[in-house]
Amino acid sequence: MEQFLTDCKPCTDPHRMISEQKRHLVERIGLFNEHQGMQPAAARVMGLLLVSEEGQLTFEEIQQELGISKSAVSQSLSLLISQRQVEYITLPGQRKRYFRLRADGWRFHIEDTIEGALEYSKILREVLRHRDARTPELNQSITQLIGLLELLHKTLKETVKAWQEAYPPEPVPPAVQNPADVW
Amino acid sequence: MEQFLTDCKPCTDPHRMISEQKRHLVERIGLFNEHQGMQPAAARVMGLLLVSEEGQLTFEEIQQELGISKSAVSQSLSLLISQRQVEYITLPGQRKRYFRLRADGWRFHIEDTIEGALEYSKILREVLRHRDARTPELNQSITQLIGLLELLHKTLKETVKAWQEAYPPEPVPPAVQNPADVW
DNA sequence: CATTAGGTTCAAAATTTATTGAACAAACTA
DNA sequence: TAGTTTGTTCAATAAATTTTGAACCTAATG
Repeated sequence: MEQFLTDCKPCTDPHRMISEQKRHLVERIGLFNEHQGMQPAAARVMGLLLVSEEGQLTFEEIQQELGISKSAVSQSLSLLISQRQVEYITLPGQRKRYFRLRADGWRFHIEDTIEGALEYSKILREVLRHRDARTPELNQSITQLIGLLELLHKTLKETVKAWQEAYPPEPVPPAVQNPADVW
Repeated sequence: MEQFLTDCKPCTDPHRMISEQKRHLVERIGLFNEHQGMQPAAARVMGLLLVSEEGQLTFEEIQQELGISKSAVSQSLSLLISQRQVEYITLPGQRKRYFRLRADGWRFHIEDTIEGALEYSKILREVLRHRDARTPELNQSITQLIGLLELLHKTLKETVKAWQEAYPPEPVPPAVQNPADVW
């Protein structure tokens, strides 16, 4: 944690292609994602995909740009793909994959967060069933919190749905296709 | 991680007062909070305060119920107090503190989450300034995400504000007062 | 004023999580 | 088919986080 890229000052390493500024931005995004609970390496991969000129990078480019091991890249990408934050495309006749952000990745993340709120409200309902009447203030504030969580859940779902309808997912990926996907 | 309380089966320890069922509920709340990024011990303290009959517990009661060290309790409580999730009261003439949940604690937590969304939208604006026009699809989906994040921020703030006005904070804590607070 | 109650602090130990490197594998390529 | 590219897997290591225990502190109490 705390730094991956900041130490490579004037970018003497010929394999690191992005600018000083961008590397700091990757780091900042990495830190932010880390604070949201993402693993450090995966957090930087997200940042890198976001700032890279091309918007899509190969496994090797990611590895060299971040200066981390092959297995760290592999595991980070697996995680991000399982979270539906990242996808990959292949060029016809090439085995190599180009990894990129999913345009709709954040929607899933937000939806998971929303479901978390609802799950907590369920736990709180269970708590209420176990509480007795001797602490009416606490019981009432738990009841109110359940109400807020359910309201937030409903509001968020509606907001995301409206946004999703305003910006429907593009039916066709640009220029290249998804490979037959064994995952 | 993974268990504090589940091993103490039929509650043979005379210092552990709450029921089997409640101890499992504490554990469940603990796990949930842990997955949200809270430290394990603090996560259980939250759970314990939520299910305990009295709604307020002493330092010693927390320690004995969770079976953890004094310093773990102290550090957990400090953390939770700094996060405004927990507060304490004292009885006149007694040094001992009674710790309890803040009725408005979750509001702060939710507000912090909401501000996180806004912060990420700011980072994304910075990302856009560093991107060139060669990847219009990616640039557009970032722009759309910024829009969603800002919309969510606004919507959530309004929702929480409405809820807060519907349930204004109680002006007077029940029965006892806060001590002169050196924090 | 010596002792106890009710904690806090912090370095060391234990635990958890993240990263690496070595071994392996599948698909191309010569 | 031998070698290379493009990865994956997993046990070992490194790093970060959590918990503990010992020492310490301060307010009450005898």
